Amino acid sequence: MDDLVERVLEVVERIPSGRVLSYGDVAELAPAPTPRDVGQVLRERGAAAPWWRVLRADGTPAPHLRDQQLALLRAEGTPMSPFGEGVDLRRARWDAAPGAPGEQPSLFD
DNA sequence: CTCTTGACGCCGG
DNA sequence: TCCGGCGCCAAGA
Repeated sequence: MDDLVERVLEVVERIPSGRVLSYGDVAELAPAPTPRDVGQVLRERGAAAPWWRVLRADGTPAPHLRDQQLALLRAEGTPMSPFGEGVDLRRARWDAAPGAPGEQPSLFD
């Protein structure tokens, strides 16, 4: 198991239920060379991790995973964008700051 | 070594 | 807003 793979999965596994991160976010936190590499890791070794909590920078899931991913996200109460074509990143994005609880969206704003 | 492929992201028209 | 194009970088052919 490469260190990169381990670091990426580590970050993904820490995303709380109901919150999400973009591929780019994970790439910065891992750290991974580029967001593409995060996708590659999840594609090959991500089966056991909550991969559905990782999506594109605009809040939409990768096309071929769209249905499944949106269903899983909705099921755990992730703040969705009004028209349901993606996630409302402003509210659902996980603040991975060390020490910050990160749970429960503000629901106010 | 070169060329192609992506679960991506940003910018310009 | 909706594309198209380009940069990015690891892997495989």
